[in-house]
Amino acid sequence: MKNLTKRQSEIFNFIKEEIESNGYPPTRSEISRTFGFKSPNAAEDHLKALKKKGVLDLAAGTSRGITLNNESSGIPVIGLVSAGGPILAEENIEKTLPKNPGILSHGVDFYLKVKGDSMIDVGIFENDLIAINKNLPVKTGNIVVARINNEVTVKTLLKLSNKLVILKPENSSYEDLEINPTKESLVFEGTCVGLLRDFS
Amino acid sequence: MKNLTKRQSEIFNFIKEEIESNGYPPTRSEISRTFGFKSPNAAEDHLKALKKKGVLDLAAGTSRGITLNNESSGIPVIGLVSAGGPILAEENIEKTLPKNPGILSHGVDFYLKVKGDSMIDVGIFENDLIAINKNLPVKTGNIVVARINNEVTVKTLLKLSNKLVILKPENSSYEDLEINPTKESLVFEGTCVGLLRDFS
DNA sequence: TTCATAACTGTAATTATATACAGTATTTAG
DNA sequence: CTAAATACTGTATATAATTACAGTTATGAA
Repeated sequence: MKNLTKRQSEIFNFIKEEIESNGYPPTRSEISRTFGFKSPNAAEDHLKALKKKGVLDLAAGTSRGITLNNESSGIPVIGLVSAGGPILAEENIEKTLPKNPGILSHGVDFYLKVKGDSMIDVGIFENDLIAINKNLPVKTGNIVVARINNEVTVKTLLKLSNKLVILKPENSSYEDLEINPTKESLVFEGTCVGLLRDFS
Repeated sequence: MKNLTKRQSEIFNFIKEEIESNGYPPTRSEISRTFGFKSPNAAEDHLKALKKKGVLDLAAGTSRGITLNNESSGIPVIGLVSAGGPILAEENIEKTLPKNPGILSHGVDFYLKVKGDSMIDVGIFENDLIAINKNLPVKTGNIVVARINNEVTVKTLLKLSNKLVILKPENSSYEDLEINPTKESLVFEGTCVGLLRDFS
């Protein structure tokens, strides 16, 4: 989506809220009434601008024929991460799951399908989906998704300093990873905010 | 209020699908066109009947003013189960979580907050929420919610016969429960279809 | 300076839509 | 058996809604 102006965002959000609360989009008149426009054409102009910017679609000759585009592209499930590219690269996306607002206390940017048994002591098993937020501040004690020398791994972050990062597998048969971030490439891809397991 | 006729269900589902795919409800004419009615009043009559039955609301004088009455008031989270009453009794409901269709392969009737460590070997930890479907056939090998002599427990069902039911805790320091259902009261409250853990 | 975009006012026409009224035929519950 | 509910046809109309055209004012970029 292109950059919406402040006013356009207001209009867009109003439409979104109306759909949320009523179950159907507003008319030009309703938009105008809400924003104090004296002409329904003001709303028409805004809708055209929003359509031009691609955030919604308008069905010609159709009352309330507003379809939001932005809304529901789902949350990607990342399976095996191929080396090199970004974790959310399309080739890594196994499928998408619907958004589930309100179930977890933090937002979820993607799910990562767990490989291996390095976290079984905290109840994270192979093929579980862990919910990742990629914008939370990386904090010791949290379970993080780290990329070390282009390999993605899930561990508990034990220590975080300029010269030493310690990542702890939650499985007594594995040893802690000690990384010197000045010598090895280390990127934090996100923090684990939840776990999802499907018994099918 | 829920006994819709076959035709009414068809109409209702069509409206639901239209909202899903277009983002706004259909008009009387669109409904009539879809079902081959020769008068928009046929649709009007149906809408009135559906309103009367409480499954939707109509905004007078409003185009596409159909609001579906989401029966999705949320999925209850069951904390401690008090002895005696049914598991879904109000006093057991700790809170409710929004429905999350499409995330788990089976429907979820309620979440049960896990107490104790009897299932840690399969990665079910204290305070995890396990998603329970109470209508799936009870099958050996599945993790089930059972009520034995009025006490609710979560275990793997190992054996199920008239004279002997074996419930296995997934923790090597616990022993299997062997129940004779002719002598002890045993009710299966549901089957575990998923697990939810929130790292907050 | 000039042109495009944004953000409106004001008017008006066409058409999309809701919805009442008057019927008919069939099915269902008391 | 009868009244009510279901499931429509057919007609009609007020009004809800889209949307074009013609302007105004302000702003920022070329």
